[in-house]
Amino acid sequence: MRIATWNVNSLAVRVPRVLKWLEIARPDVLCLQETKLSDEQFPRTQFAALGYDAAAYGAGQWNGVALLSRVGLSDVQRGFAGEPGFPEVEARAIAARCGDVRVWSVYVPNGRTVGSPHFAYKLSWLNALREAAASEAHVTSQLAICGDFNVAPNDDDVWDPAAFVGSTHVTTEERSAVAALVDLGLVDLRPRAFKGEPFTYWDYRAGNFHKGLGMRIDLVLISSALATRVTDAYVDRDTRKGKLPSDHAAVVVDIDLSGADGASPAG
DNA sequence: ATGTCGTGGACGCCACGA
Repeated sequence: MRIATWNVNSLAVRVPRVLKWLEIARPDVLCLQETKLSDEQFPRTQFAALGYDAAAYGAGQWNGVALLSRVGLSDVQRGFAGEPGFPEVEARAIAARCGDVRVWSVYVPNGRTVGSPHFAYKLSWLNALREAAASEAHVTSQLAICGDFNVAPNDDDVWDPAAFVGSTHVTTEERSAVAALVDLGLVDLRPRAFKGEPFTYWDYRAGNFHKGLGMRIDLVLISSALATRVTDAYVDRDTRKGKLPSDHAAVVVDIDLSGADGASPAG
């Protein structure tokens, strides 16, 4: 099974790129973030033409998450119990059963600046996500939580830790909140490095992409039992190139589910 | 380091968010 996650920074603008990429990479499941589309606006027929079912959760303009799957899409859940808002709950999490894996697509609040109300919201949102994930039946066997976490888990997940002192995405509080989620029995899959860099996001400004000034903030947290079956994990940097890219690249993970517990006979 | 994009409202620019 190939699972991918991609913050597309407006799906309305990115549909042509996403369609093209689906044909090239052929993921079984694609987790999308920052669709910025209402459910009514979601271009599901264009994805259906490529064999993908879609489940979308969005209010338009900001945020918005979705799941595309060509291996089944059932038990769709929008948001989660205990999810905090700002002050209203935002469209930041959607889950579904895809094949035999419970897949979440999440867009963690940015946090803006350390100590701001948005920062407190980010931490409480991550804590609530952990609580919700802990109640998932298959947390240690068949679960993948994918998306834009807006947290770089380790110092080498940013181009220069010294440049981030005092910034969001790297604080002990944010990293601890992600670590607590991982500690439920998940693995933070580290994609293959490119020239030593594992980055998934590069600011549009200042030519950061071409200078290699990126961050690894798009994560695939996967059940430890599934992690042992991962055959490859990489950042598709081509998705960040060319005209009108998102500022995030797609992250791709391949899992060999043959013979896995709960796997369907067809694989 | 703050150079670029995206959104939408009142416009051919500005404020805001990332």
